[in-house]
Amino acid sequence: MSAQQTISRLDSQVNELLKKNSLSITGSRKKILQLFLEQTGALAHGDIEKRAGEKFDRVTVYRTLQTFVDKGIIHTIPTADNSIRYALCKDQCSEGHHHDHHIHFVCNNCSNTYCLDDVVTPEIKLPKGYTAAHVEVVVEGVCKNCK
Amino acid sequence: MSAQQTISRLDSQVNELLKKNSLSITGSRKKILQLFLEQTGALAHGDIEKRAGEKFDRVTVYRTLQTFVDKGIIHTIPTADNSIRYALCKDQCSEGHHHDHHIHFVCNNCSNTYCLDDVVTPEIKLPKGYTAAHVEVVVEGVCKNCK
DNA sequence: ATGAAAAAGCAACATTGTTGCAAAATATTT
DNA sequence: AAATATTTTGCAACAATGTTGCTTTTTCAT
Repeated sequence: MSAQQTISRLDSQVNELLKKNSLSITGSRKKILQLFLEQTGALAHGDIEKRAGEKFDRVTVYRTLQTFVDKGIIHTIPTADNSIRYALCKDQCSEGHHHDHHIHFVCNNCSNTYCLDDVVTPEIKLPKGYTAAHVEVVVEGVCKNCK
Repeated sequence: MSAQQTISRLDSQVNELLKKNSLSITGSRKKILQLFLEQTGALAHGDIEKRAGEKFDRVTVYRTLQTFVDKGIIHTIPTADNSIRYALCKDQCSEGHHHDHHIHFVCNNCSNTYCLDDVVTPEIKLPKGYTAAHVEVVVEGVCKNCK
């Protein structure tokens, strides 16, 4: 498969994803969505600004990420360093409602963040009086590529 | 017990904690440590600035929090809203090394963050190639006081 | 009490995130 | 295909958050 074909395949994948979520197809949305699709790990706002190649206004990036989160295209990953990361949702997420039950992994070496889609979040037994709506698990350690 | 006695008790508790960690006893350290001791939940940087009553420079608050984290007096709690929260460590933490294996709970109603010290983080079975160093669990839902 | 060391405060700056509005691009209708 | 309505973008200005170097003040040990 030629590079040209790869590009056009990605391009139509992006277009479909946007259409499916009733979003108009614009340069910034396509570019940002492509970044996520090309990428194994999660991306922070800053990463996106850098990789988009100074082509888009910061405000646009903020708004685009927010739109994607709202539509259930990407989800946030909590961190302890004040830089929210975003990653693509698997296709079961819908507008206003995320269904991500996988855990996240942050590598101490390469500092990439991965969604481990095959590892589901465990049941947590809470003390009396507490009700769980959502469980987030972030494991920190050394990833596959850095071991 | 009079209010006066309560205050002096808290005061000496704070002093001891600082001494134990070989930190010099200063106004800002005492005040910030007191805030944590008086408080059930976790505090974000912003909370501390507000509650300290505009008495301390922002830089001092940043540096004090960093010092406390380094010494193992407080630990950070990851969030998905770009505002790291801090909470007191139970006494088993030492300089440069935190041993917190409890989970954290964020209330969707009052938005307080609690350390549930009695709920330990579960074992997570990772895919081949990944090594865990630390596991963070944040449960979001409705807390005891808001149910 | 004195001097050395540590911390606080200040100023200046860098980065990150937000809001309102005008211009541009996209989608829709005819 | 062109005109219009709608949505999105970019810009500007601003607010909030975080950082660094340096001077003054406070704390601690002698």
